[in-house]
Amino acid sequence: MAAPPHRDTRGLRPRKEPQQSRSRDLVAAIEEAATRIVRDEGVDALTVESVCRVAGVSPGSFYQYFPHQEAVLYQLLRRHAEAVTTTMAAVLTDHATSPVPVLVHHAVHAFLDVHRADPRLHAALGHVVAARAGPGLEDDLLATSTAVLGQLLAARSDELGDRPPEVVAFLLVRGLEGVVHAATRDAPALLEDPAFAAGLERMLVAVVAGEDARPGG
Amino acid sequence: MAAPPHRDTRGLRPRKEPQQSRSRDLVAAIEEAATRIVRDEGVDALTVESVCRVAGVSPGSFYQYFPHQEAVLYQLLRRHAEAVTTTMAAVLTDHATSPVPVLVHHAVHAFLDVHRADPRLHAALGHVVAARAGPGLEDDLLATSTAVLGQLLAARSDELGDRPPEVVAFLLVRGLEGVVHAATRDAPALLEDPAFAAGLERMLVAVVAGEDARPGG
Amino acid sequence: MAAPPHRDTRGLRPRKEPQQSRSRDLVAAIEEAATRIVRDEGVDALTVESVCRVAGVSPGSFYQYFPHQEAVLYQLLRRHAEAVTTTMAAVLTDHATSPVPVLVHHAVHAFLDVHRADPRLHAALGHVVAARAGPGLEDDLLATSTAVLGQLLAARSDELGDRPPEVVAFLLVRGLEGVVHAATRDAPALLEDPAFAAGLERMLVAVVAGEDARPGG
Amino acid sequence: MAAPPHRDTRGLRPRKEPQQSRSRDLVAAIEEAATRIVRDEGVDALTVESVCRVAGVSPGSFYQYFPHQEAVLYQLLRRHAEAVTTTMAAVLTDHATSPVPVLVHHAVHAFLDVHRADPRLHAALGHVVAARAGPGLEDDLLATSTAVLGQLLAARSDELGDRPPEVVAFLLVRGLEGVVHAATRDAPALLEDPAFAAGLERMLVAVVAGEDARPGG
DNA sequence: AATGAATGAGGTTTCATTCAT
DNA sequence: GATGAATGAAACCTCATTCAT
Repeated sequence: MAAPPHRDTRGLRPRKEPQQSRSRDLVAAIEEAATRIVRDEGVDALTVESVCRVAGVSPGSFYQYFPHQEAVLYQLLRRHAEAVTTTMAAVLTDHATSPVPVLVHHAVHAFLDVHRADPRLHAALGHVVAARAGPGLEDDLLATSTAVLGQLLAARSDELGDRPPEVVAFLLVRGLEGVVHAATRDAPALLEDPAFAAGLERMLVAVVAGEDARPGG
Repeated sequence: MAAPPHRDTRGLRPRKEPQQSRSRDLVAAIEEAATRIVRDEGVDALTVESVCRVAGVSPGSFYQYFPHQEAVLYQLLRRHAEAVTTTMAAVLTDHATSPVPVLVHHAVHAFLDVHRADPRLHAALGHVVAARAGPGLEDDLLATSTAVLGQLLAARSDELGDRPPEVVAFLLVRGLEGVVHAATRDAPALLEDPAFAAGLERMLVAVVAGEDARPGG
Repeated sequence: MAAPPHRDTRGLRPRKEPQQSRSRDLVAAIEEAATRIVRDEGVDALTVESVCRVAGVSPGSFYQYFPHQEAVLYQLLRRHAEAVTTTMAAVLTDHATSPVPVLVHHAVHAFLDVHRADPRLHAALGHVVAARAGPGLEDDLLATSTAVLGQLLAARSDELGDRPPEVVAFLLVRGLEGVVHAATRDAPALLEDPAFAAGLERMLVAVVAGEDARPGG
Repeated sequence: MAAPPHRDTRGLRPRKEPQQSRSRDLVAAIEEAATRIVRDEGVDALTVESVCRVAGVSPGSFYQYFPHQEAVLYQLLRRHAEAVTTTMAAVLTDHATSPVPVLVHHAVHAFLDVHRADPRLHAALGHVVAARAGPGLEDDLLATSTAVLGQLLAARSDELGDRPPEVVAFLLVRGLEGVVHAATRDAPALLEDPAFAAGLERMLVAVVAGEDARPGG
């Protein structure tokens, strides 16, 4: 009776760093295959088998470099996260002292640019990010972004009136993310529509800088 | 519940309309069980077996009234959609002639109220809506809402300046939905926070009524 | 991406009690198949697949009645344990007041009888019992037997001189078990050899009743 | 390590005799690694991969010197067998003419000493010996010992009365082995307990020298 | 000789769905 | 109509073994 194995909990990173060019190719092939599958068929179609088939690789090889099935998805998420985070961080740095509308303008366009590159992939990944957000994922991209942005806003809290910076940050991050991912998936044409970008800017600028307007019931 | 690769859009409705009371009970029991499972254990725990066990019903019976496993989830989504749609339609009707900020104020609060009722259920369903939106069944809800709202806005296009009504509608629907679902899942406390509601109002009002603000690069 | 399932830890007993005759047959078929495989090919050949193939049953059916692979082996062990335990307990009861040699005589013959029935099966199972003995197994047959016998011996400690009852019990249980299982596997003919039985008796009687004899180094 | 269904008995020895020092180191490293793994993690943890990792050797090299995975285990068994056999042979030689109780005394203590040296390793190996005994490789040890001892006993058959020497030999070898291995695994403290050694002696002496005692039913 | 990448058969388990009763 | 037993495809993962370098 073969002993039933126990699930590996060692981590999400590749088991081994590929050392020879052959293995680098193999890992690359796997990641590319995973990317294609996620983009073309959705996350639910991302199985070890499908990845291996598309990558032309055996399951054994897969598990040489990925500790478990999820790891390949996390790899894609990490790439996505890095791309977005890097880009957005650069915008925030470059415009640290710009007026809010200018900052938002650039942030919106940068975010749209990132997603224009491969809309379907980003739509799928964005959804995964949203689905797995909350406590638990290795790096909770959205929570982290919100927290970081909250800090920045707190430093400029004179511009916020009496709005709590973390609430403002939540609205900005989730509003931007929600709308852009929705567009990416359901109406990619909007990503190219200046009216869409303009509307988004207006929407987000209002969160930070808009007049307080609370009409009665 | 893994999404099935591609499913025919016919046949999402119950196979038979239950006509006798026993059948109605059975269907009701199944839906209630599904609701509980989704709320308490998440969509991934929604299997035919779990539903049947909780509902005290046999799989055979399940398949008498639901053409396949997904149908019960779609049923929950439909209920959710109807609740939201009905509520929001009422708001739109009641405030058809109100100034935009007033309208938005009521819409936001109505939407928040709906989600406050059973946050965990709505969080789970909201996620499903987002995940399965796109060309498929349940973007019905979002796409339809967007379309309807687009029509209404077109009728009041003088208030929109040169903004395309359907873009405005998209921003409103997706912005509201994205932010509220995010809060429902990741920060339910925000649902009770007046600053959150106020921020949302400001955000959405700006989409419809805000000044045009396009700073240069 | 299908969620990787988590191993069931619910227990070792059948998941469901079979209720219809069809399922009783199925469980019986599985147990019979497992018995045959263990006897004919050894424990290592006992896989879910092999059991299902021999029993003419699908893996799905297997898992309706057994929570996991090991359960079927435990079932065989339980049967074996019950058979042995029942038999030996009866001997101990019947001869509670007999002189030690008489008691041992009957115990040895009872134990041999049990193993004569299906030597190869018992050899394989006996080995599993030995392999999994020690802390951990649901009911550690050998440890339990040793403990029970230790108690009985403690009650008759006047016959033991200064030998610790639990040491005596250990020698009896393990000596009997070790020798008989060895014979069962490696020299089944011995099971029928009166000289073997007589030697065993002498060996075990000496443990309880023999003279103390400690020659110097 | 699951037992392979059936393996050719040729080819259990290393493929090549290592002749250069590097090769000897390599083989030694593998055997040492295997020893450590068996002792510390049990036979089930002995995989080609684990051995290679611990030994700092590549699987390719492993297969240069071992025809298959099992061979390394057999090598450990062989060492164990040699150690035991050598020791016991020395005892038998040294006490060839001693009275049986003296002989047994020394044999028991020698056997216990061997197992005291590294109880966990011997427990694991002892279990393997038991499990794989029967028509196969490693009952060599037990069968051979039994045969040799049988010959010796036959030469002193006047002390045995009418007991067949080979039956007596079987009882001695298997009784000693079974009890000591059981103790090694399940109650190592007994290995140090004089009462245990004394009991064992009494038990084995009785096999050779005890009075015939056959009570009626 | 040595490496370590690659293989792929084989093991366990789940779950949507069907169908005899 | 209802039941629940049975199915079997499909998913994850391991590990002995080979082979290009």
